[in-house]
Amino acid sequence: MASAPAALTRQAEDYLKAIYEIERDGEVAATTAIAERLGIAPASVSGMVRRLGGQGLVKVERYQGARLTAKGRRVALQMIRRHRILESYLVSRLSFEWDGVHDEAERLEHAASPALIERMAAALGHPEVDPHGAPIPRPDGTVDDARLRSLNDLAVGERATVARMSDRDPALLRYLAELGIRPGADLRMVDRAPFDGPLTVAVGRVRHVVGVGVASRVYVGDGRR
Amino acid sequence: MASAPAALTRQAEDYLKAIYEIERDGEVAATTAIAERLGIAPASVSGMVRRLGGQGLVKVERYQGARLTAKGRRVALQMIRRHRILESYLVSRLSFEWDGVHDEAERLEHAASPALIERMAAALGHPEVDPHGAPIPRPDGTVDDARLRSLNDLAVGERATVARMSDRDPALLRYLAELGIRPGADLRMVDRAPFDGPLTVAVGRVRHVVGVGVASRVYVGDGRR
DNA sequence: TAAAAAAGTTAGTACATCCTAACTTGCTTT
DNA sequence: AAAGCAAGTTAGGATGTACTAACTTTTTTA
Repeated sequence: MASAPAALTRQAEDYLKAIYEIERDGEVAATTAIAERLGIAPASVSGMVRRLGGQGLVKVERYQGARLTAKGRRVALQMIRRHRILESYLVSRLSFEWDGVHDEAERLEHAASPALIERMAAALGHPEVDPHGAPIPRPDGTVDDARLRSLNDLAVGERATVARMSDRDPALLRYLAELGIRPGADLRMVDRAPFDGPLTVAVGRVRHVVGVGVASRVYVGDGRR
Repeated sequence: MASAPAALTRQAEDYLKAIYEIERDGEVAATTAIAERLGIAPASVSGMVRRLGGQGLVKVERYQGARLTAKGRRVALQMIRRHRILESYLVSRLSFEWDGVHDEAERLEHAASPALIERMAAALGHPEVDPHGAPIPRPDGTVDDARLRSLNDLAVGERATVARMSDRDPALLRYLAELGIRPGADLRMVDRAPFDGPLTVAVGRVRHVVGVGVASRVYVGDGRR
C-alpha cells in the first residue's frame, strides 16, 4: 500500500526543500545547515527532522544529519516545481521584477493546488527554466539539475554563458542585472586578483570588477546554453 | 501612532471574514454561528474571539457574541477583496470554472501579497464584481454590499435580474449554470407551489422548477444591473 | 591522544490552535 | 417564577512548531 498522502504542513515542505537544496549542492544536510537555511535554531531542527523521519520522508542518523528518501525527494521536487512555475508566471504574466518574486512564490507555493500550477505552466507553454535560469522539475519528478561551475571557477581567459543564479537575494539580483549578468549572457574572465581578490569579467564589451562572494553565486555553462 | 500591523494568522483572518459575513447578513456573530461557518467546535471559538478582542479587531461581550471594530472590518474587507480578485483572475485568466475557484481562492488569499492582488486587479481592468456577481471591495475598504432580495422573495409574475449567488458550493453552482441562472440572467417568477413548495421560474423562454433551498441562495436585483 | 571547539540533542517552556467534557448563563416555555 | 434547553464558557489535553539552556557527541587542533 502506498500510504495516505497525509497533507504535509508548510514547515515540513520547507524542510524538505531545504534538505533537497543542500544535498543538491553536494553537502550532507546537517542540522546546522538546515537551521541556517530556514533561519531557525538548530535545536528546532532536531525535532522536526525526527518527525520527518517518522513519516518516511528522510532517513535520519543521530548526529549525522538527514538524507531525503525517494518519497521526500518527490515532495521536495514538487515544491520546487511550484516555486519555479510561480516565479515564471509572476514575471511573465504579472510583470513582477525578477528580483522580487522569490518571497511571493515562497508563500504561494504552499497554497497553490497542483491544478493551478499546471494551468500556469500551460499558459506559459511549459517553460523549462525559471527567470533566474533554474531548471523547472517536470510533473513526473525529473529535473536536469546538473551541478554547474560557478563564475568563480572560471580560469583567466575562459569564456562562458551565464546559466543561472540564486534567486534568494533581491539586492544581489538587482546588482547583477545592472552589470548585465543574466541567464544567457556571455562573458569572459579577464583577470583574477590574487588571494581571492576581485575578478574582472567582461560582459559583452563592458568590463566589471566583482567580488568572490558575488561570483560564487553565479553559475555558468560552457559557451552555448 | 497607527499601531503595528502585527501580521495576523491565517485563522484570525478567517474568523474576521466569517464574522463580517454573518454581520452582513444582518445577524449577530454568535459563537455558534462562527463555529458553524468555520467548521470547528464552539469551544474553540470562545478563545480565539477573546484573542481577537485583545488585538482590537472585535468587541466581545461575554455570552453575547462578537462585533467587528473598524479595524477588524478593514481586515475582513481586505480578505474579501483578495478572495474575489483571485476568483476573477482564476476564471478569466487561467480558465478555471466558476464552480471550482472558491477553495483555491480561499487558500491563496492568505498567501498573496497586496502587490500581487493589485497587479491581478489591474490586469483584469479593476473589475467591480467577481464571477459569482459578488461586489469586490475597493482598495480603500469601501464596498457596495447592499442586502439583496433572494429569488425566493419574488412574487409570482415579478421579473428580476440575477445579481449574485453564494460561491461556496460547487454543486449548487454547476446546477445553476445548467439552468442558465448566472449573474446577469433575466428571469420571471411563474409560479410558487403552496407551503414553501417548489418555484417555477422562467429563464429566457425556458421554465425550470427549483426548490426553496436553491432559490434562497440566489440573489436578484430589479430589472437592470 | 587529550583538550578545545563545533555540532547536535534533550529538557523544559511557550504559543496558537484545535478538541471533548463538564459547567454556567440566559432565554423560553410552562 | 422555576425548570429545561440552547448557547456559551472554562478546564484540561493534544499537536505542531519554535525558543533557550544545558548536556552529549563528534571533530578538530595542538
